[in-house]
Amino acid sequence: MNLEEVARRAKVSTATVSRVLNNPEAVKVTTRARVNQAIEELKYHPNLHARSLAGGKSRTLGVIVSNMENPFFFDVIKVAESDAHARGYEIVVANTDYRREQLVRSIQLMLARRVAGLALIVSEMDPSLVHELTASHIPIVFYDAFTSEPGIWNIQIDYESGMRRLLDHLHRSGHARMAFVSHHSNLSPMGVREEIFTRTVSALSPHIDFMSVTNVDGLDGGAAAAREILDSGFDPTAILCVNDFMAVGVLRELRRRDLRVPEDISVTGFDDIKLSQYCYPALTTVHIPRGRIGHLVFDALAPKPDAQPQPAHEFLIDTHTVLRESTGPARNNGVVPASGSRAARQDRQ
Amino acid sequence: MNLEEVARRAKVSTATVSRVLNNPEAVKVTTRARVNQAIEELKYHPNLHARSLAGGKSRTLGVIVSNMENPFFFDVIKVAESDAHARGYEIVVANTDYRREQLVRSIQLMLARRVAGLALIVSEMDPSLVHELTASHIPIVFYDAFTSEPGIWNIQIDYESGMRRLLDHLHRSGHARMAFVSHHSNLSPMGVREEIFTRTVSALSPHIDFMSVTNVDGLDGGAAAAREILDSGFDPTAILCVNDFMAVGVLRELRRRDLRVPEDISVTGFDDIKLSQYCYPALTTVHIPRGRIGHLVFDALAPKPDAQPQPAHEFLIDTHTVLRESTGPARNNGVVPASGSRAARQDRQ
DNA sequence: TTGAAAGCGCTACCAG
DNA sequence: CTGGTAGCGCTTTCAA
Repeated sequence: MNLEEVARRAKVSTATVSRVLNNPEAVKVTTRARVNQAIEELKYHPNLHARSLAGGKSRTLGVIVSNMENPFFFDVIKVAESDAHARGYEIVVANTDYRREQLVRSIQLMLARRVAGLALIVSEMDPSLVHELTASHIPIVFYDAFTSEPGIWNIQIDYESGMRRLLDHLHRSGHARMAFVSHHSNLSPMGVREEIFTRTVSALSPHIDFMSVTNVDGLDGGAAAAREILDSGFDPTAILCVNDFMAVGVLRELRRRDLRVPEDISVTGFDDIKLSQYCYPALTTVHIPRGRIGHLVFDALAPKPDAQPQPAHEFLIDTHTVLRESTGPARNNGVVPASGSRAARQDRQ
Repeated sequence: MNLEEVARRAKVSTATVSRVLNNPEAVKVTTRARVNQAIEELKYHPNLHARSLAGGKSRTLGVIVSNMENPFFFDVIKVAESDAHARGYEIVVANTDYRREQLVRSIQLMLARRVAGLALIVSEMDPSLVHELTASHIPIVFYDAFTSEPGIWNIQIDYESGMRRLLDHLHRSGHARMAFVSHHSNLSPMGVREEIFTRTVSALSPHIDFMSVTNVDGLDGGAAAAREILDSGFDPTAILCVNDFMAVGVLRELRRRDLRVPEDISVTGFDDIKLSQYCYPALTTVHIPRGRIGHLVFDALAPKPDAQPQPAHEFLIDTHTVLRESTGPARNNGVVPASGSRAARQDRQ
């Protein structure tokens, strides 16, 4: 089923059929009607491959993320996609599962598709892959890639200041034994975020004991990480998680052991995904404006209508802390405070 | 950057370059090396559009789902995708957000892409769209579409028996005032599942009062639905939800009102997504084998290697009930039982 | 307003 | 084992 069959049936040339598809006003009404009828009768669908081959241009944007299972990524994609649709673009998403090999495959596939732009929303980008990307001469944007390249948009969140505020808060609440939960990155020996935690907590006070564990991103990974911490004998008064998703897993494991949050142990997340309000107890976390990031991603990839001065290529996104129910004052060395001492706090809807 | 440039640089014909790309063994080692080097130096990426145009075949499968935000769908896609990759296929996913208009767009886009097969994992399929699909002559599989067509694979879960078991269980626990929470489908006046609930509960006993409310699929929708039920004055002893995702939202709203689950009110989900074990309290739900469905989806779309007898085109998937912490005996007409009466139950990991 | 025809980049077949 | 070449289905001049 192709243009030619439609053309034959409508008794016009293929050029005319093409016109009614791409620029209907350029065709006489009666002719157009005849063509549209033929299209309808034949249930014709234009071949996208032929179209982009011939046209030499693509209205497809590529987005590569680390873990579609983590709602954080979907939230970003969702708004980027809605922007895209509004401007006549399609979005194709690939998932790497934090695997470098899969990242390489995905990048190649996207380039093979001749996407009009490519977003890499992956934790930690391998510098060796960057050259491949710049050579493609299409708009590229990184989020969270911890690497910056000339000519490539780079969106990062200010993880460090977010972490510092969280740590300050906990420290002021008397916490002096903290554990950090992060996930594998497979791209660097110590995750950038783990490193930030370590550095920030060290700078805060020499009297804070800390440890960190790593597991797979996800609910199960969070629970496993909590298990590891608790079984290690470290006995923290607070557990900080690299993201909300893992924190929910941590919460579950603590509950399983009848540890109360926050009376026995405080827990924090990061991201402020919707789930952080729906878990129990609701998570104290750091808000990352995912909608804004989604818009930024689209803006970076879509060619600007008016050639206005290109905005800066580097963005450092601010965050803010959201206090909910999962944090409270540190218990006194093993002496569990009465539950009345739990700080009353509004759980913001 | 195209085949020709590579060919020129490697001093071979385009045919040879094409061979090293698709059938390397057919090319002499030294020539192959020369070509590969040229590819490398030029950072050449084959044009997928040209490729599928010329080859006339596509290794891409399309999957359309209702709501990527609901983990249920991702779980299915994940295994279908892994099967696909193992067999050299790619998967492209589209999300309809339960909007019919978006469904139509997505179908058209998939057909335009000339996908080798198309899965529709959407709640309730509009019969009027089916013709468009069958006319495409590619393998099609429906999940949950509540419509069956000759020549199209159809996977359905036995929602009715799952619902009946759930209702039996609750009924035996003394529940006689139940509310059902479902989501909009936009495709039929009353959702198929809501209808099943109504029918099944009526058949079970004439002494059960029930109501049902509808809201958007998701955490917020679940909470809003719970709000509506609670504010209606109906005062149910149990709330059954169309899926786990919404049930988690219900749980949150009950907690906000200091209603205890299951002492004051029982809650059930459906699907048995991972989250149902991580929420609080862990959900009593009905297990749907998502992995099996994912495999089935891939099998339906991928051409069989050996032309073995095509298996039946209709599948009715069995489910089983998973009892966790969110259900218990019905409270006695407003008299809240002592918490000691709560049935001891194992929370299965 | 419409038609003819030259590609777009690649595959696949036929020769050599 | 390699090259030449005819399409794949569509867009886009250029003419008419």
